[in-house]
Amino acid sequence: MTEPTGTLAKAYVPAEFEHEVYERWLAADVFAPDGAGSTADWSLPTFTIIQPPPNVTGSLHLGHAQRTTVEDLMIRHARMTGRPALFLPGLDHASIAAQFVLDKILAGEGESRASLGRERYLERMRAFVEATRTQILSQQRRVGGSCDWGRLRFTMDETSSRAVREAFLRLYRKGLAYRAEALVNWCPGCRTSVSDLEVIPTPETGTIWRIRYHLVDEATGQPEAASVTVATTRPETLLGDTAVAVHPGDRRYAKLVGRRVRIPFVERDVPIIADEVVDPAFGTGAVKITPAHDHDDHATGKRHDLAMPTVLDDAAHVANTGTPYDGMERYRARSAILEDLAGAGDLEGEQAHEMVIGRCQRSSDAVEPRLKTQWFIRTAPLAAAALEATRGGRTAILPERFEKTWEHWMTTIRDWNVSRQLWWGHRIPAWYCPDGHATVSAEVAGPAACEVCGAEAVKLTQDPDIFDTWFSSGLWPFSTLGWPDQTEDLGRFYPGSVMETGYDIIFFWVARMMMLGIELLGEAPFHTVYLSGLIRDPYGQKMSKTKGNVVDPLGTIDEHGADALRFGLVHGATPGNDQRFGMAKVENARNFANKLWNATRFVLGARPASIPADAHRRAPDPDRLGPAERWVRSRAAATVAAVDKAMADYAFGEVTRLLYDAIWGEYCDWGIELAKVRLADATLDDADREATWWTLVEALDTYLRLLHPVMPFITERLWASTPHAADDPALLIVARWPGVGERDETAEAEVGALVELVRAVRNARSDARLEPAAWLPLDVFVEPSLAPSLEALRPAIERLSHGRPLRRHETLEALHAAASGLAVIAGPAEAIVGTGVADASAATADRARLEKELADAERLWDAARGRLANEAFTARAPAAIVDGARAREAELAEQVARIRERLAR
RNA sequence: GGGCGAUUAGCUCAGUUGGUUAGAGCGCAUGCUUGACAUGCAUGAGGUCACUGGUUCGAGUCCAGUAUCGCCCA
Repeated sequence: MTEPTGTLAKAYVPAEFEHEVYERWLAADVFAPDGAGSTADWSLPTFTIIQPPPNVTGSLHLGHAQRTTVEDLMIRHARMTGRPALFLPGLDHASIAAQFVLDKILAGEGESRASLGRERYLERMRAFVEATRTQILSQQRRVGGSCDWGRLRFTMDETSSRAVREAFLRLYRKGLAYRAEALVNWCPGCRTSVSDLEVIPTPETGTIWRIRYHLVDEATGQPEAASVTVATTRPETLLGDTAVAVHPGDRRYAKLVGRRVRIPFVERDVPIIADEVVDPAFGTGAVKITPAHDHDDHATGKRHDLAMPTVLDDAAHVANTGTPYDGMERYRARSAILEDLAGAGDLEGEQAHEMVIGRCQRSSDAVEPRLKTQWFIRTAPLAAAALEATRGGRTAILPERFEKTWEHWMTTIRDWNVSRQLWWGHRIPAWYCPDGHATVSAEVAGPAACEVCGAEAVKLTQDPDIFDTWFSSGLWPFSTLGWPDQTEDLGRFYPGSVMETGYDIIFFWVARMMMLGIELLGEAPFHTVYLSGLIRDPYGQKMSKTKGNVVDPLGTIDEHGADALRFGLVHGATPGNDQRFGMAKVENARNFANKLWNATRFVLGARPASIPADAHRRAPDPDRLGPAERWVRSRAAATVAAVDKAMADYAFGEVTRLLYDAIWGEYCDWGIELAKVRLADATLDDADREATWWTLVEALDTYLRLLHPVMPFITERLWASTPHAADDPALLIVARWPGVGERDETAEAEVGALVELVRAVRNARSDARLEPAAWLPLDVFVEPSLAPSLEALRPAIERLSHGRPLRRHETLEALHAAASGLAVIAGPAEAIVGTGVADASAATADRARLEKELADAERLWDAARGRLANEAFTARAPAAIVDGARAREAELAEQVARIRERLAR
């Protein structure tokens, strides 16, 4: 299936082939582990990533692009190793976020949730979501996600909905789901309860007001002139006060404990109680207690068995107080009450106060604690099991430091309020009879009768609430695979392998999946949690549309290609660490892609005439390998091993760095450059030339495979043009990951030394400001062991150092006697660049360079000698380290001697 | 208040069980139409690894503390 070389354009233009490559993958059906084009070996363990589904209402941002890239590269790697790899994509209905977005749109049309009604509102939502989902899915394709689109799931699918009902029923039967009246976080803007995590503590400057509550004469029941002054930041809730509290040790109030005070306006007499929670230093040391509207007061109210009247309604308007304030919005009521207190002479004063207000993550409204009857999940036993899984190492969290955060959160977790007073989501499958008994059922139609009193179905009404979105998310790792049915997929792909997500939603996602997965299936849903960092702009700011600093992934892909974006996103990232991201990184990655593109063009164009264009790739003839070829093969082998290790460590940034250095710094800069002359040498044996070319092809093939998970498009495109082995599949995406080849230490050392010689010659020429294009004679001496390699690479070294003729001398003395010019000292090699007799400026520059080299070498030599002079070092350090230090010292000593000797002449 | 992270070249960042001379990209300087690539090639300058102590034969790396910035939790 090799395509003609000529089809590779001169420059890398990703827009010209990325789409086509993706279509080819789709047509070949290679994404699904059981697809027609899959080469998976089902005797190997499966590898599964269930994608954390993006919100259906959003659009793709760089964070999504990064996540998709990381997930996709793990999947592609696993797929190439032959494992059946499932990358299951999905979309999340995101109840509250979606409603928030739609409500805004509706407001613009003069409509609202209320004006449409539940059914029409939901219809409208489905239409809206249909449009956005298409957009999100196409964006993931542009990034190159090799998702199994046939298994795409949506959290509002019937399969998910069934899982939700069944899960809830099971939890209910085990007593892990219960209905109770409790103080919940209520957002008056969204008109729903929200979870603890969706309440954002916001520091603000508020006010403490001091209000007089008059004591009640115990005999007459009439208020006295005497009063207690309470301090409060929320005067409007006094309508719901049922006590005044002081600290038991506060002597100022000791005599008053047990007396009663009259609450203004509602004219209610309430006790003065003593409780440890009161901070005597706060305000006056006496506080009002409003058990239905404050978390601390609620706890106090329970301890003292106080009444808990609710005085605010769902919109946070005053209600049911029988006062003129009924119907007033909370802040208006506050002003009115303060005014009236002042009028009565009972407002003693006020002062500014720094406080923390809980605000709704969505609407930013101040969250109102309210007493509501709702459904809760008992988290204590679930969290304990989840903790056991991470502590026992069955599920690892990467980077490890997040285990601490996880532990802390899981050990302090409170029961989970899952009722939401929204419409877009899974309806809670609980039905109530006229007597208020609850019956939970997994049947869509509901139960046949009340399971407590037997009231018949027609008399039952379903709970109007829906579930918190994260409830269905918690089931995602297995609802997507068909649970509660024991499907084949569930058996093959649960538990999954890696859960990849941002560290900012470890609690939302991971915690819920772990708890529900272990409870319902008896096994944690993944063995590894990989936490990515956040993407920030080049100045470290969070990207946001309002700041206008977002980088649009699609625009970036249009301009530089998906591969450049992917490489850039992975290159600079360390797990769990935020990353500043700018175009410079993408441009660098694109340049790298262009380099690879052109290297491939060179290799394909250099095919010896003796090899047919459609020949199958084969290993080079081992008998025809020169030092350069052996070096190329050994370096490729080294890279495979290093990449394997980095992949196993989830060090994907390291993977990209290894490949960048190996492909650009080794393969292109030296592998290809050394091969050029030999390939062009018409006097050479065909067999020698062929071995050189097959070496380049073989290494290129290896590098394309290694790079494929990160840069899938360009590697697939280039691979299509390179010769394939007889048993290779048609597409790189399903080709096999390279095995680790053998290292050739000798070739690495010898070619390494010659490379250093060439570098040193170039350095000397550059420092002496010699004409780069000029061919100057090069006299060299190398240690005898290097001589054969030097001879083998003589034409290449001549060309790379611009040294011609190149004359090799058997001894240093012979070298010094034979030539004069720039002195080049490079470890086991030494050379003289012939500058001609009268080049005085070159001679001066050369002397300056040598003096600097001498100073450097002497400094290092001193350090090396100092180290060895330390007896503690030679006695206690490992022998290998000491030997290395000795060798180093000897080397430096010789270098110093040679430079000195050279300067002396 | 508790916890976590960051601090390495002008900028953005690597540095994986402590071990020769701390690396890369961008930027900068100098010079190159080198028959794959100017999205390039060659050469170079640039670092007291935030600070203070400690452990060790040896510390960017381990420990304690300090400072600055950031995040999470209460």
